[in-house]
Parts: sequence; C-alpha cells; structure tokens
Amino acid sequence: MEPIPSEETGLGPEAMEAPDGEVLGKMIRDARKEKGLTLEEAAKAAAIGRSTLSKIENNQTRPSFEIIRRLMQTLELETPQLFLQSGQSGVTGRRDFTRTGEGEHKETTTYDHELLCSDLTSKRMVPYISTIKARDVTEFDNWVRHQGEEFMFVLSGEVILYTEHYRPLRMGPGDSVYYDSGMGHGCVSVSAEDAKVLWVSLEV
Amino acid sequence: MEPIPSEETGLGPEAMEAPDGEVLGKMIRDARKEKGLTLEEAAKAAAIGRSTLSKIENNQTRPSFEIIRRLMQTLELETPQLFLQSGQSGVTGRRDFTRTGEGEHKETTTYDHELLCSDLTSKRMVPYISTIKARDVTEFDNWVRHQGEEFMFVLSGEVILYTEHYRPLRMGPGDSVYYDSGMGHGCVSVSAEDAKVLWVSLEV
DNA sequence: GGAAAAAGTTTCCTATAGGAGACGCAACGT
DNA sequence: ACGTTGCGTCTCCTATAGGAAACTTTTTCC
Repeated sequence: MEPIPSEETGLGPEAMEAPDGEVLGKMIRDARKEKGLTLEEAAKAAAIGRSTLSKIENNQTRPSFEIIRRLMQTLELETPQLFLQSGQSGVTGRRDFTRTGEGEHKETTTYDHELLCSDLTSKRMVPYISTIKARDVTEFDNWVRHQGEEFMFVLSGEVILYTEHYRPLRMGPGDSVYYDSGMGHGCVSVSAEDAKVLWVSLEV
Repeated sequence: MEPIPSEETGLGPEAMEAPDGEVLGKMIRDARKEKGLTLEEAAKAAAIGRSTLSKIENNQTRPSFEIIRRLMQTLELETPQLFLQSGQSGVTGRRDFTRTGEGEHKETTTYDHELLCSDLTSKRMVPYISTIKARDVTEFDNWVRHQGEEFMFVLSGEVILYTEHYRPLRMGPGDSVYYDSGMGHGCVSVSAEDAKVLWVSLEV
C-alpha cells in the first residue's frame, strides 16, 4: 500500500524540470491517437503535409504558428494554452490536498462552506463544499454575485439553483451546472435534509 | 415543483478561429504599444530579432509557433485572445447544465472522461468526471501534462494520484487535491472496481 | 532649422520549415 | 513464401523564416 505523504511544501530542492520541446509533439500525437486518426487523415484534415505532421510529432521541426493553429482545430485542441510552456501559473510546481471533512469551515445562515485546499495560495480556482441547510423558501431573494465563472456539482440531496435570467433549476446528486457568477445566483435545499454541493469558483 | 428547463442552446460549439493574417500582426503591435515597449525592447525580452518582430507586426511573415509563444509571454497576451476573432466576453449571462451521466464521453484506455458541459465555448474551467479503470500498475509512466491548474475530487473508489516531484498520493471518496497540471500527473484506481473522480481543469 | 538619437523598415543571407514522394515495415490474405 | 495494403519515417528540394546590419523615418534635443 502506498504511504500517504504528509503535505509537501512545494518546490523541492531541485527546480522544476522545464518542459522542453519534447512535450509539444507528444501532446499532438496523443491528441491524434485519441481521435483515432492516422497521420494521413489528420494531415489532410488540417491541410498540411503528412511528413510535416510526422516531424512535428517527433519534434524534428519547429512548426509555424499557422500549422499548429490548424492542427489544434482539427484535433479539437480548443486549448491553445495547452502548448504554452510559460510556467507562469501561480501554483507552478505545487500541490495541496485536503482529506474528507478536513477543510477549513466558514459558516453563514444558509450555508456551511468547507474550503478545500486552502493552504495553496495563488491558486486561481477556489474549490469548496457547501452544506446547504434545509429551510423553507417561499421567495428566493438571497442573490449572490461575484464577477467570474462558477461550476457546481451536486453531491447529495436535492437543490434548486436560482440564476438570474433563467428559470430555477432543480438538481439532484450527480447533476452539475456551469454559469456566469456575475449573474445573481443562489442555491437552496429542497430535500428534508441538508444538501451537499461542490463548488468551484473562478474569479475574473 | 420547478419545471426543469430543457437544455439551453446558448452558443454552439463553434470552431475557434485564429486571426487570419492581418489581425495577428495588429494584435501583437497593439499589445506591445500597450506595454510601452519599442521593437528593440520587446524583441530582446522575447529573445527574438528586432526585424523579425517588425515583420510579424506587418504581416510580412508567417512566424513559427515558438516565436509567437515567446511573444505572448512577453506581451502577456492571453492565448484565447489570439484565437478568438474578437474578444467576446467569456460566459457572460450564460448557464449550462448536465444531468448525471449525460455528459459527452471521451474514452481512452485508462480513463472514461465525461464532460460536464455540453458547450465549452469560452469557458475557462473544464469540468469532467473520469471513470478510472481498475488495472494493475507496476510502474506509472502515463504522464499527462498541460499548462494550468487542476482540482480533483474523489467521488468513489480508491485512487493514487501521481504527480511529478511529489510522492504518490492515495485518496479516497471526499478527498481532494489541487495541483499545477503543468507537472506530469496521472491517476490510477487501486480499488478492485473502477474509481470515479471529478476534475476541474483550468488552463493558463 | 539642423544634428543626433531613437524607432522602425528593408535588405541580404543562411538555416530550415513544409510538402511530395520514396522508403521501411508491419500485418494481413492468398 | 509472396504480393498487397496501410501507416509512419526519411530524403530531397524549394520557399521562406529569422537574424544582422544597412537603411529610412521619426523624435528630441539644441
């Protein structure tokens, strides 16, 4: 059995291995394989040469931006960022974990928020589990608004998500929703017991 | 009971388009001016030639991906900007939900990824549930790498998260972890049955 | 205005990106 | 064994990317 490491502090004594050119080719090959395409098919779809693609995947060339752009569209790597080896993320080389129920708690009248991974500073997403207290809701008026995007996943219970400009959305375990958190929003439990949802919030 | 709206159509998953010719140069020039840099300064910072930058800005060349990459770092250009014709503002006023098990599936040999948003257009986070197939792992070598940050939450089963520069981390239901996804990482199930984890990925 | 400096463009040259097709090499069936 | 087919690599050639430096334009002083 694997030993459970105590929380690692961050960068070890040795610097992070800089992702060299090797990675780009691998990523593209992986993506192509993922789609089950042959060199010929992928190259044709991207309107580039078969040999060019081969060389790119084997890191034998330094492709032009245009070529990469076409490949990204073809392979549906809609995330050009994937290829940026910029390493300018605030969490570079770091990791942080939280055991069930061991997050830091912040309580309000309606929610009990448990922050996950609160020790990792500079991370851009904020994950937390909210226990939504069951209560009677006649008219929802407890709007929350904060510029950014938010993802919510129902862990247990039945909830209704209120979102400005949309009809209320009833959700059960396993359901999820992604919305502009700049719109007013809020969540109530409609089950007899409290509901638990996982939220991941991203500020602008 | 609240009516459950059928899936909102929102924006379709339209293909990302890169600025064709004309626009790319302009964007770079604008970005450079914005930062108050001269050709010389910007070129030096990006470790490219002054003349090269001039040509790029005037669309007299088809720069390599590597060159553009360096410029984007130097000029702090967001990649999406480069790939989206006009800077349409993210998810403003949008909402998108997915019912349990109704996400779009993408299968590989080790994982079965279920995307939790039908329409990823302009979303910055990518949420998905992965079913990690149980298998024997003697030596882990299936590293995945993509510049950005990632949050993982274990829904069921026992898994081991491998992260470059860290010891493997054994996790059970309810445990969560946040890490730099630019580090090689990967997850295996160590329970007899498949494991399910929720991932939220954020690209740089 | 005129000189000097700074910013940007163009020229010139070398290294190489990218494509066409040849080649290698499995995995088939006959 | 032998072709054949399908997939990936390698060779070769041309067009051009990228950098150094010459050249031109703009700005900033006096």
